[in-house]
Amino acid sequence: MPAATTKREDILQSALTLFAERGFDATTIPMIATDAKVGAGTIYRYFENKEVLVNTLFQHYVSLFRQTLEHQYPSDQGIREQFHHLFQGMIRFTNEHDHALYFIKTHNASYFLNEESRGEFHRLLMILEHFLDEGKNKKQIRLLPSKALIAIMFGGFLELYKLIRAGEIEASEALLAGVEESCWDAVRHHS
Amino acid sequence: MPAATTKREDILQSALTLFAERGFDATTIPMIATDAKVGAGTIYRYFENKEVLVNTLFQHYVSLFRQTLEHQYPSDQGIREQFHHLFQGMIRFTNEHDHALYFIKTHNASYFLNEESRGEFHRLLMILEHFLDEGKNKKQIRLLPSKALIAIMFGGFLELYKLIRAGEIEASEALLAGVEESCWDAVRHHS
Amino acid sequence: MPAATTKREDILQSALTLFAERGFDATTIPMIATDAKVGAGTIYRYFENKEVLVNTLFQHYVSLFRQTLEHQYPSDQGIREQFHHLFQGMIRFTNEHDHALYFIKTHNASYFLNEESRGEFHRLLMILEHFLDEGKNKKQIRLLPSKALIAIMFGGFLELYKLIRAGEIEASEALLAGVEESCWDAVRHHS
Amino acid sequence: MPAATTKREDILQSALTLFAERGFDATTIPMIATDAKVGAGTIYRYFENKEVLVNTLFQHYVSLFRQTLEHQYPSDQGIREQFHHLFQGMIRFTNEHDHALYFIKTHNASYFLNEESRGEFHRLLMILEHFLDEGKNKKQIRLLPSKALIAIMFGGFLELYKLIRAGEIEASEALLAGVEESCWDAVRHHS
DNA sequence: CATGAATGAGCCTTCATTCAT
DNA sequence: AATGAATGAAGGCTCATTCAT
Repeated sequence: MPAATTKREDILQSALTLFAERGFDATTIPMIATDAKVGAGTIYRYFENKEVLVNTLFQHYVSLFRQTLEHQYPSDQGIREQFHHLFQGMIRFTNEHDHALYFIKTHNASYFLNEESRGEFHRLLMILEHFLDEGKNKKQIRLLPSKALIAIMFGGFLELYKLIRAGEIEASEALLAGVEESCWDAVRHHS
Repeated sequence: MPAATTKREDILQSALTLFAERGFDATTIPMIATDAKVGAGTIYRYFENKEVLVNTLFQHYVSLFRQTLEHQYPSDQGIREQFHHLFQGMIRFTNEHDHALYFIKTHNASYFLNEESRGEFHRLLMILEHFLDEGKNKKQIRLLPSKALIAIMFGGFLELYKLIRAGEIEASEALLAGVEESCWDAVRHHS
Repeated sequence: MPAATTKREDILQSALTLFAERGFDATTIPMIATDAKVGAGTIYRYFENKEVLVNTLFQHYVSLFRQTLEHQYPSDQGIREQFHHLFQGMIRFTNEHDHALYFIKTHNASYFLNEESRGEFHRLLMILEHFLDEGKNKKQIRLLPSKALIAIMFGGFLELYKLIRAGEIEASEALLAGVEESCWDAVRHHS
Repeated sequence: MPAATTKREDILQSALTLFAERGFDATTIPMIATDAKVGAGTIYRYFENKEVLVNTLFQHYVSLFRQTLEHQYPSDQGIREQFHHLFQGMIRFTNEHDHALYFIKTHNASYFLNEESRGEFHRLLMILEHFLDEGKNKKQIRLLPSKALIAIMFGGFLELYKLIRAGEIEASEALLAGVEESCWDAVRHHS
């Protein structure tokens, strides 16, 4: 017994998967429709056009990711604990929303994103930048540009996750803990 | 007196730039033709179709990158020196072939790559894997899956380079040295 | 207490207005439904499809117009009185059914009209032809093909009415009398 | 041996015929392509889109018609001679460009016409208005709004021509002379 | 009966690819 | 060999029509 607007969810889910796997340009509306088991025209009942669909998707997941990172953020604890919180956030978010983070990563600089999407993404970066800047002030994070450090964290984790998704390596607790440690070492200040 | 097949080179060069900047799907044959200053039909004298063109391009640069990494590889030196060699290779390659590494990174998992392209890319990964496996044996590299470590190195450097290309940060010597150090710390074994 | 099939009337009324203002092809079923304040599906309870709807509408108003012209037709009076009757009929009909005559005029040669619609329109022309043929016999109407004269009357009046509807000129008594006189002069026999 | 850009002409010719017969909205690009014996895509080599095509067509024929009316205009002669000149212009233009005048008449108030098209059409009306206003000043034309008189002339002639085109009546010299006389009587001042 | 969500045929348009020159 | 005009398959999108509620 499908809930009221299952179709909208189905469309978003199919679009997310396909955009993540093939990219926006290589994903056609008929592909999404087929995958979501709806007629092509139905997509236009829920989204004005293909660009509105990506932007909706993008904003939704960026916002959700940001909330995940912000939720119970341990501001009063040490930098390492904060890093752990962020890293766990990435993992949790990725586990809950399979293709979302990869989609965000591969589409965050795309020509079709509107102001709101860019703004939402910017807000996400702000959280990470703020964390890093604080850490740099306390000499606990390397004195590299925040964006470069974010790139390393993000890039590393996502390339890793791509491998996990492809089934090439397994996502054990130990592995994830190890990768967190690795990323932390990449980012932290070494005396 | 232009070399016999300057046109082929021109086409490849234009395709590289455009694929890197806009992506394969958003780049049209007429765009490439215009940029290369040849007729659209001419492209089909040198490449059977658009997919053959990307695959040719991809294989060419992946191979070149691999050769860059292999060239004068300091097998007889310490692990840190080897890492430095690899990292410098990335930088040198990127400096010599402006868009190539970014193109490789953004297209290495694409639906249109054929077996040979995937194979070539795999061969590239092998070099890095070999380096890491050796290091792990010697307890000088973290005991994480090589592919995960590669992902971190690759991902980090390339996300960084994206920022450099976008003009958001400057590619100073110090920055690159700092990033190398950061990546090394991500990868090396900590006692 | 609304009559049994108010909805059918509402639909026809909305369709008339929209077809007259935008034309058949540029008018969508949802537009008609919205204007008539019914669901889109409801239209299909009363009309098999869009073409049946136009044809119904066309036949209805052509028939009504014919009846208006025939009503109290002064067969026993002079040709000028008969002309006046016809001209007044056009005016009266147009006043009572705002968009109807314009709709008839702009759609009477359309590809989507069926045999019955064409027949009904033909019957309308017959009245005018009969009037003209009589007049020609009595040497009171020009010896031009009836259809040509009809075209002049019809064409002139309707182009005029278009201007009135567009608000470019005002529909004063004097103007209408003047136009009637003009049309009459176009049609009558000049010794 | 087709001239350099026969295709452009073919497309315009086919579009003119189809727009006149079915109207802009009911005419599809594939229809035009089939009629012009070109591929659908070819139309877009010559016209940016369907709207540009109609506007090009509209401006071309309105301009041509205006030139026909202006050519050797007998300003120095009497009002009746001027009327004759204009009427002959309509006939000549219609004979030379079969569907053009009907196309102009049925599309001159359409939503898809751009400023330039509207301007061109306005210029055409100016000629006729100027003729009528002069005549009214000299008490040789009825004191009805110029636009109403134009409507009568235009409307009458075109409805007539529609019949001729449909083969329902024949376009003999005598007929045309008679219709001209009829229109003139509709328009001229009767003392 | 009435509704409007859902559908898919078909439209406009783009672009990879062909081929006459 | 090189070109670019021509093509038509395919994509995004609209809307007449259906049908479950």
